[in-house]
Amino acid sequence: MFTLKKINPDILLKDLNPEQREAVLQVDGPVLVIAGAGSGKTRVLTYRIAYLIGVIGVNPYEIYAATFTNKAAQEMKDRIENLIGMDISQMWIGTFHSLCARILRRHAGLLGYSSNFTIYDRTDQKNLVKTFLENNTRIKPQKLVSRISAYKNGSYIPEDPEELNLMKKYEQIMKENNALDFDDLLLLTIRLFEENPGVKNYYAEKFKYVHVDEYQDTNRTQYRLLLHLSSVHRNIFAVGDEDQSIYGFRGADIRNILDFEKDFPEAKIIRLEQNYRSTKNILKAATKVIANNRYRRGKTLWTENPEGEKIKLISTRDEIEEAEKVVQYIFNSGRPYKDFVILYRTNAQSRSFEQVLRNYNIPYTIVGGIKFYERKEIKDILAYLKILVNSRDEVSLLRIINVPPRGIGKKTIEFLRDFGHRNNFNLFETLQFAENFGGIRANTKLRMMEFYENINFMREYAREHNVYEVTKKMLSIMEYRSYITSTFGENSIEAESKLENIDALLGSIARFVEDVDEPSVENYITSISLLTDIDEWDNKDNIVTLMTVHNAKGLEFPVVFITGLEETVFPHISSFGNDYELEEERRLFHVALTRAKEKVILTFASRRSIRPNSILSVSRFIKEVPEDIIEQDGVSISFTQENVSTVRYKVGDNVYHNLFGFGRVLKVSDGKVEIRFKVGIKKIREDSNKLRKV
DNA sequence: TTCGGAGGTCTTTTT
DNA sequence: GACCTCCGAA
Repeated sequence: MFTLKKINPDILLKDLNPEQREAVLQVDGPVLVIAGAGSGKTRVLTYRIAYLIGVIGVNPYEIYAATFTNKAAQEMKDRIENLIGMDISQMWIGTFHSLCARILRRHAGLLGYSSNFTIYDRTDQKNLVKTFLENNTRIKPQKLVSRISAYKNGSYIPEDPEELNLMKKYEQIMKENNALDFDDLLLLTIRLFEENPGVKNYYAEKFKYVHVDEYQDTNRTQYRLLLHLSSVHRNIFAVGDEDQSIYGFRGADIRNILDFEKDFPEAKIIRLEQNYRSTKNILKAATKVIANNRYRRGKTLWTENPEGEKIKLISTRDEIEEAEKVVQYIFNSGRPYKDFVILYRTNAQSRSFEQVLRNYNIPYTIVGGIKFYERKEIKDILAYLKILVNSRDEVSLLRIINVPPRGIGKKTIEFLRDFGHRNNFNLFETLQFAENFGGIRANTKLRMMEFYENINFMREYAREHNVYEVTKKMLSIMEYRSYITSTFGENSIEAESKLENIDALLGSIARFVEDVDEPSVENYITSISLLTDIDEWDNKDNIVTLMTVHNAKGLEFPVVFITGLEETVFPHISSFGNDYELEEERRLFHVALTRAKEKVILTFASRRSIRPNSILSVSRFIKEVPEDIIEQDGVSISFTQENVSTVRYKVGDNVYHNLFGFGRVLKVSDGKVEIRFKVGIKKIREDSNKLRKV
């Protein structure tokens, strides 16, 4: 039971400026804190919760705080415990998705799911869709999955009847698989609340104080969830900054900030405008840039920090030179590696930096991108674990039913599914009848039976053992390691790295077992399904960090490189012609700038291999930084260049193709070029990155 | 029927 | 470089 131990409020309040203090002390009723970058919003949130628990005496169990990542949740929790010197493990803090998963596990039955449901990520969704899209050429899996998601978060309404049918089919299979996607977690929680007022009231009663961090990036569904959660006590505390809203593509909606005052007319609005993070020059750049946005209310950030160095601008020929200059800068700086972050707009841009960092032997880490948990071997092992928890999870089953190869190929699987459909068994259950199947090779049948029995054995085993023991046993029963060595070669680099990954996975599972009260397979699977990119980032080591600007939200670094500042890259080409999206790109650039404490280095490359036939022009965002605080390095950039120029092919041009070598253009028509090579005549996309003029 | 290799296409951001 | 499809070998 929670024991009250009051602490002296002055201990907390002395660390805060007047506005921050006002926000902390405003404990009753709705509060909206508009907090500019670096103005101490996390501090306000942390101190407020510490104040509620330590001074007012609120039970941690009655508090919910929505954070943007699990890592942020953990850090906030630690800081609060340090401030007030008591255990607050009973407090509910985490992402919306973790909150919903937790609630849904308790009440899944009310919605017709069972509580061991599996959470599908984008790849799982895509795999599921593929099982019924088959040869549909009109609608591609990726497209359908993103449409489904857009539909669920309210940013898309399907009109095409075929698409609508496919969506229904998706929902039906998801339910059969006892699986939920990320959007379902939120939507079903809302449905749970709306269909079961008793359940909703339970949580609305329980959470006397509701907090939201990064409020500008909540979507409509999350907003509705907040309304439900705070419907009894109406103590809702939201912290956000419209200039840092960068998740519009995921349904984040500025209306949430505007409607807040409508839904809570008694709301207290507090603005935090003093920046504690950056130098005057950095802040000046950020302020000038964001002033070009029209869809904003506007605020004036100021700082007492020193003026600092100018913003450095490095211009280069191509991405290799860009990476080299960046890495040389780090190498010659004399600063610890951990002071640096290299930011980029798209994950693909990390490659050149990685290469050069390796050449220089500089340790680095990449956040996101090709994620650890998305590597094939890791996904395979996790699929094995998921099947133990929820054998109806067909996506996971299909992933491993023939890995390592057991002779269960396409035809056999078709047979199994057909049999299952006719007799009302799910795919896993059909395996037990393998013996009686006609027209299937005896050896295949035998291996199907063996597979079925092994999985059943492991399910029993998992009742008595923790995830670590289960995973080890599973690897040995399935002979997964020898499968790796035999397919990739005993001592190949590939096999070695895969085996290393498996060991790394085992290591992290072992840590999970140590940290958690109930280290079951089920709990492990849930926890990793909800991990965010940043959660996996370890910022303790002295190494350089690389990540997308999106992932850098909420973080700060002494030195920040913002790379790839060209039109079509940053701002990204997809935002052209859409004011709203262009402004989001600008907010993204603004977020990037305001991550820096001491120094910002902008880089520009006039050529990039993704657009091999274009000379890229300088990003408009560079031109929006006042010239008097920029210091140029390399070829100086004329600030009046035109837009992208695409090289067009004409008949008779001599070209070079990476695979086919030299050739001559025969014909150009609708985006394709017909070329005669030594190997014959080929049709190539005009913007193929393997093709260039010579 | 399964499996592996070859060649072609595509890549914005993420819980 | 990841993923898809197509094709030929076992």
